[in-house]
Amino acid sequence: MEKTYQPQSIEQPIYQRWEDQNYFAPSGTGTPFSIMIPPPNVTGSLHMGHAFQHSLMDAMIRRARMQGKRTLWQPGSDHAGIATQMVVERQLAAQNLTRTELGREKFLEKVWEWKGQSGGTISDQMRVLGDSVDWNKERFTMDPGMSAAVQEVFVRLYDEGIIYRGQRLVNWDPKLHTAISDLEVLSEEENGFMWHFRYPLADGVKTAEGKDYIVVATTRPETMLGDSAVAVAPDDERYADLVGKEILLPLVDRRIPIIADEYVDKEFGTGCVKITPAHDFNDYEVGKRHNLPMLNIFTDDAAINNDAPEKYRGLDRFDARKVIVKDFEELGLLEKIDDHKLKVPRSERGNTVVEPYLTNQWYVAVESLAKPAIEAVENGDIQFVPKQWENTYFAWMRDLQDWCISRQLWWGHQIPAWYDAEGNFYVGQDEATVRAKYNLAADLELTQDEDVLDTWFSSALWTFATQGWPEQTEDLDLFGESDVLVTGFDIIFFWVARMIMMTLKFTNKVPFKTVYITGLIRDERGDKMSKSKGNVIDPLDLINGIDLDALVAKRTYGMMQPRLAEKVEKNTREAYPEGMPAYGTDALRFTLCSLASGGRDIKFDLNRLEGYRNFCNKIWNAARYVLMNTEGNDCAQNGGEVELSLADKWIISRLQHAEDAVNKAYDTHRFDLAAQAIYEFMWHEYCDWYLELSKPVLWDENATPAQLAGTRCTLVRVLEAFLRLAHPMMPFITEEIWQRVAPLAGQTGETVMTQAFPETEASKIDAEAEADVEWLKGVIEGVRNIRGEMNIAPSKPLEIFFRNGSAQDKARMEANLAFLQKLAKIESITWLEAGAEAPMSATALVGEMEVLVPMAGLIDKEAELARLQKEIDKASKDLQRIEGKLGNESFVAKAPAAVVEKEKAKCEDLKSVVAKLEEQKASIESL
RNA sequence: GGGUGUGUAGCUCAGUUGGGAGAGCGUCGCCCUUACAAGGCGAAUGUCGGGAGUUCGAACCUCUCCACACCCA
Repeated sequence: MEKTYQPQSIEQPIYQRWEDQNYFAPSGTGTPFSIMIPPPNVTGSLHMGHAFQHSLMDAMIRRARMQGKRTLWQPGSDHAGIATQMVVERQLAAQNLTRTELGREKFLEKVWEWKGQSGGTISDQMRVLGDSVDWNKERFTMDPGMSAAVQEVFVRLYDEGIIYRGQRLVNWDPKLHTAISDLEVLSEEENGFMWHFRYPLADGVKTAEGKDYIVVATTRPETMLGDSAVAVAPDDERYADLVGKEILLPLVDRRIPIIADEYVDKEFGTGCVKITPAHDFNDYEVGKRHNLPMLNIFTDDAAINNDAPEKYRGLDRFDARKVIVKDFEELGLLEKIDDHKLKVPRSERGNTVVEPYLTNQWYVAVESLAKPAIEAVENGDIQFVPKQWENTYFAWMRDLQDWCISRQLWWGHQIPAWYDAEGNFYVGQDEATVRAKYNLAADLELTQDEDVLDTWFSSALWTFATQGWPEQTEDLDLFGESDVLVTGFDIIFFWVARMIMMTLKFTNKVPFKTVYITGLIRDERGDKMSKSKGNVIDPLDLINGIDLDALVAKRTYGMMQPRLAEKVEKNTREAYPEGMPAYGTDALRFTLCSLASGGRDIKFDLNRLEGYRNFCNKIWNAARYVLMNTEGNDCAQNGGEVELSLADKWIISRLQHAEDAVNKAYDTHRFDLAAQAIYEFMWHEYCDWYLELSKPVLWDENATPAQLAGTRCTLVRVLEAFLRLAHPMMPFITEEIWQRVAPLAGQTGETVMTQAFPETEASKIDAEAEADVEWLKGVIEGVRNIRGEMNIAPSKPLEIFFRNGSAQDKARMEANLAFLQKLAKIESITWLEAGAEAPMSATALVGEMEVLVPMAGLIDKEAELARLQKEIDKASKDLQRIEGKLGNESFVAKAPAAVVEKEKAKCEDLKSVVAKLEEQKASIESL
């Protein structure tokens, strides 16, 4: 093996081998276990969030596979309607083309071309990440099979009356020319104005104050062209007399009524609200209640349309605003303008200000679907981890609006509805089916609805459509009800909820039993990663490394504002002055797993990653040591006599505890605890102690073949088991080493991937060996502590004394002389009975027994006194606290007996420690 | 305004039915000891956000306040 760990040289060849051997496909007849990948956007690339989620999914899948389950990790990607269409349109724009010039068919060809390129990027990334997905089953939401499922679902829901067509106010993106869902609209507070307009009263009516106008306030002056009423609160005495009277709407010269409606907050502004039902969601509701006309004043571009007075026609909404304000001013009807903070709804894609706009769209009536979806979570068929997300889910589901599923795009599943010339429509799988279904004349001309379905409509079918539905396939039966969904909280509404609704509706099964919600990965300062902030970390850069200039170039590429690019460059150069070194996939995956505690957000810290890269190196070198000492030697692969040392029994026992901790952690989705147990066992037990303890045996010229075989076999077998234990989180390094170690451990098999995941064997837990080694460590650490504190070189051999020990101490000393000599660099140990004279010494305590290191020529008297005093202070502080506790009558009376006993024993121990240290201090002082 | 979450060592985070405050990184000291300097050994470091309460006992339970983050209106 190479002397240092070099992930780049081992990882991809291993992945290639796995894939070639088809190890990722489901096999065997075990319990099915499946995970459906949240299909990434085919236009994008995998970011840290994906790397995180994939690390967890792959760890679970690999463990399940090793546990003998029939395992499927379903890969695929999502056609991402708006995002993809925008990308391709931008590409066309670069060639001075528009999609309308190209036509629908040609445009779609271009999109498919782009999909081919871009989709490949994602699968390559997944291979680098080591994802053990079944590539044979890769699906795309626009595949023929998926499309058939989409049509089927649409038709069935329509036939049941759950899908309907209606004219409603939707969120309209005037740039993209499509409706978008509430979830795709982001409202942020922005600085704006509140304009106060005087609306003249018609017919000479006057207000209570004698004015011939009332004042309405608005943040959107241009919409006044579409006003159809002014509303006041029903209990507002100021305007009670005016209700039922009329306003003469300026600029348009239309008479509109003054109405009373609960919606109006009389404390806010003047208490008079202009009502524009066709351009505001609240006003829309008011309009419906009062049967007001819905006056649309915009075109699809959000310019003023031809129903408005001629002067304003064709003006963009923001230009119209300026003109209208000016006109009010000129008419003397502008009361005042206040600064005002308001929430501005912007499209998630493209950032355009979204317009509430009256259009015909297709809707899913969600009520009947939501009910069972809520119940599935209530009764525990689906469980969220962490559990509090269930509340988020319930809150949203219980206040669910009908889902607008049509989009005015070209890229997506075209809606299976056909119109005749009179605007009647017919829904069915295809035109022929429609004609038959509705008995339409052969010569009746039909045209298909031009719109497509919301991308989430098809991703909602992901778990069952990928398994062959509507056919009743074996895969559907085995894997359709998947085990875990791993995803971010941000798409609980978009996807998780809709998937639950659709899957229950069409398969009567839940799509997944557990929803594991991950936290967000943030940058080193805790900021969200985003392209515009330029703080995105590409997981592949962490794996392969990237130099500073390339990183800066990548982060500033395509930035529209030079100022922003400058800032990004500065921050990047500050944060990563050396660029990023190559850490390898295993280190990245292990880091992400170790950070996955309870779904909280993660500030991504490169130091943590470096630490786990070092851990990989540690494993690598431990394996080198093991191989150096076992290859070509008898490791009892073929049986034969074996004698286990104390250390052997100890590490085997500790391995059982580690396996237990890891399994428990996986079962409770605590990947951080699993990672911690793996790390702790490997580094601090196997490497720090066991490998060191193996040396005195292996280097002992007098060791018997059985002893040698015992230690060699323990070295390789514990390592082999560890590799299986760690494999799901760090697949590559474990496979690489396993290939060499397995034969020595008597294991056969082609890959660690399909070996059994370790389970604790109770019979291998050896409490006695653990206690013995604890004692041994106590002595060694005592001596090391004295060396460290007193600056005695580790290379300096020591002659030490044990005093006041028990028979057990003596037995342990005799049994472990070789270990003590090697690990504490001790030349000789002299056993002294209690009270016997010893040379002036530094003292360490192991239970009652004193470990004495003679000071002559090595230790300064004052230094040892100071060291003793420090120990005494520490022990006395503890003692004081415990004595206080035990002196408290109500503690002794009320606390559980076991707790009291424990405290008493601790108290005795500490007393003895303090006494012994004081004694030692006195004897040194007296000299 | 309603809701959720977070606040523990310099930094990033654990802390599982309330019972001795932990890890990694960083820091300091010593060491190239035949697996590993991406290492070994040793050490230092905390009013557990503030306050009040329940309890024999609170990082943990209750209340309240503060700060930050996110979601919804």
